[in-house]
Amino acid sequence: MKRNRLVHHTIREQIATHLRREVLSGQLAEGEPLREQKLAERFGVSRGPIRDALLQLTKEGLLVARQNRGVWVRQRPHEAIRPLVVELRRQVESFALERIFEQIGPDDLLFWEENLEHFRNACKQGDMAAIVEHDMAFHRSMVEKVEDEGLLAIWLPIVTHMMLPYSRHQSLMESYGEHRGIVEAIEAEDMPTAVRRLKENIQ
Amino acid sequence: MKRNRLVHHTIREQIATHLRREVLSGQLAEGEPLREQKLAERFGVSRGPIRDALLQLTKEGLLVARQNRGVWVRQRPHEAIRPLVVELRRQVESFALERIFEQIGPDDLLFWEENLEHFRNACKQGDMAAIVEHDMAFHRSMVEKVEDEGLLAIWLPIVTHMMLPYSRHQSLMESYGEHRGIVEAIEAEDMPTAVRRLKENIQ
DNA sequence: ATATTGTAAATTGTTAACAATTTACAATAT
DNA sequence: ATATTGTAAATTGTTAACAATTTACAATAT
Repeated sequence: MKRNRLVHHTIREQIATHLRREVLSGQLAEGEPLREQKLAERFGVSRGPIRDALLQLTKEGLLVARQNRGVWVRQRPHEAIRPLVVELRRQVESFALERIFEQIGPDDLLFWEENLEHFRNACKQGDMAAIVEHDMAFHRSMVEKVEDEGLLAIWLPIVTHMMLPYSRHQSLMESYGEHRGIVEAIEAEDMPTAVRRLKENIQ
Repeated sequence: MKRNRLVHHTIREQIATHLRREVLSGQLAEGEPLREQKLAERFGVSRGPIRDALLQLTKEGLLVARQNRGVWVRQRPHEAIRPLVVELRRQVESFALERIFEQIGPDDLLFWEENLEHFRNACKQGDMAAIVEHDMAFHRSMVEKVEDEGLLAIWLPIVTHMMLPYSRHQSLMESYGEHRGIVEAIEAEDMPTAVRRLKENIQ
């Protein structure tokens, strides 16, 4: 079968991205089951890539699986866990930013400018799925630039945990301004300020 | 087809556990490719559960995948990352131990006693795969008891990262003694000492 | 000699059918 | 009434075949 794709992602990745958006934006409620056959019909594919995506999202800590019984949207995290996770994320991201600081080039600044623009538009339109996506993409871009392959695998479940109850977070336009402040400090080559603002943005 | 299984795990889980042992014990060298067909033949199963296991281990940060090209054992982590990861792991595990401390019961102590025994035997025989497994099982048991479903997903890539260059770690018998010291402090209901020893064990 | 193109082999990605397990619930026994 | 057993439906787990992509390398052009 010939498939005409503009974006070169596997079906698995597309499904995973789609479902991640739905969970993090609250379109899929906690405890809701995700049935393979139903998802396969909905996306018009076979169960194979659906299973792959569900396994992947389970490993990210977004879903919980029970053998032979299926997969559900995980329960809202306990509030008592949050300060720990905030602290972990601050450490990972400030470590990453300090480590990549010297290697930041025009390409990176361009990427961040575009990301800020997308973020601002998503805020304007109140598109929660897009807001979460661009917010994560901003932070992820810093972790991804660290040369160690494993840091992203460490970061992902941490930020996933924090993003789950996103709707109760700080005002979103605030977060946009905070991101802009970080990028401005980077452009001014002021690492301590950039790191301090990054830490303040994570709460 | 009727399958006669004593242990009720999926093939996927069995394959993942097997491969995890091989990577963490150093039997599979860094950079080594893992080909689906070869693994399928080796384990006598089809490629389906092999793919599942590889995807799972990739999400744990043990393997790296490139689209349409396959999966490899990830490169040794950068030394510069290690202090960060040590600190993250200390925070997660000490948080977990403090949080579960009051709920620890005879079942848990029994589990730890058995684990210590297994650990000691593995050390005696120099069985690196078993050593890593029982060491991880000891620490994992504490994180798993925390009621939040997501903490394990956060912990797993962190400890995986630390376990990768296990052969260069502290003397193994030392670690056995440290584990025993932790359990003894728990038995004496001395939380601060237990937490302090746990932190010292992670390095 | 070096770069480019074409092609078969190797490898991953996806599908559809079948197997095994779990769930829901009616039928039966206590 | 309650507990147990049996059975069909729903659901996940696994397999084998096919599709698409990448790799290796020979053939060709510069």
